[in-house]
Amino acid sequence: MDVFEAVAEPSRRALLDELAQGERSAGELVATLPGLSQPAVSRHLRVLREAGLVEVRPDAQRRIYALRADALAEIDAWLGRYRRYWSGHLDALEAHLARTHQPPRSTPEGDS
Amino acid sequence: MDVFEAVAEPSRRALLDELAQGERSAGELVATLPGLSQPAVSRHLRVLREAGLVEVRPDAQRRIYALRADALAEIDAWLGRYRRYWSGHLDALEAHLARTHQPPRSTPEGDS
DNA sequence: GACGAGTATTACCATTTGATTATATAAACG
DNA sequence: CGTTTATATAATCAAATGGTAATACTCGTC
Repeated sequence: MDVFEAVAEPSRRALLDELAQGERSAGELVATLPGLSQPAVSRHLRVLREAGLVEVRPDAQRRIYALRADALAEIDAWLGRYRRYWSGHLDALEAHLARTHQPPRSTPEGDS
Repeated sequence: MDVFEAVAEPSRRALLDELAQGERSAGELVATLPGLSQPAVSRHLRVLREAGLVEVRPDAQRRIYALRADALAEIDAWLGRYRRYWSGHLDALEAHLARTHQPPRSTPEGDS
């Protein structure tokens, strides 16, 4: 499952949000997700792991999970292509780069 | 369907990528998605519409679709909480935007 | 080595998703 | 009007997803 799909799930975003505050054991993460069973959290963690969004470190029987936020850079990079459309406060540099990357288009309608 | 799920689908991202280059009629969008039938594209467009990511304008029998990238700001806002973890290797524009949207390390707490 | 704590995996089920074919709707055009 | 063009919707289906309960695995402790 790719990073986009991994992050699309609200419970998984909640897990990432928790891990953004620091490392957590699997059990602690279960405690922070009310209404989700331990196996459910374990499966979500597996998805996040396979997407490269978290990494695990064993600590006796515990599994300590840590965020690997750089995997989110893929989403950020994709978003970057759209960012100029909504950041109203474009300064000169941004506007220049935006124009450089994407010259205005004249939309040739009427074919076919 | 929320914006995260809407964007999680590769075909829908392809549609947005196409619309980022300018307005397109539904038929033109079908042509850019090889291997996807017209109804399939129409349904994806509906999802994008309901997520607020595109808007439609009628032109005779045609439906002209346009990007509404500001709906992506929700994803950007969420990403912002993580951006400080990898912002070391951003290029100039991205780094600038990251700083503009989210001053690193000095954010007043208050996230949900 | 048996036991308990902590976590992952399996088996299974309900729901959702994405695709397809066929059909409906709507507008231009003869 | 009837037809063609352009797009949306309905009906249906296979596959994927997310959840639970039960079970297996792993490690420290006794």
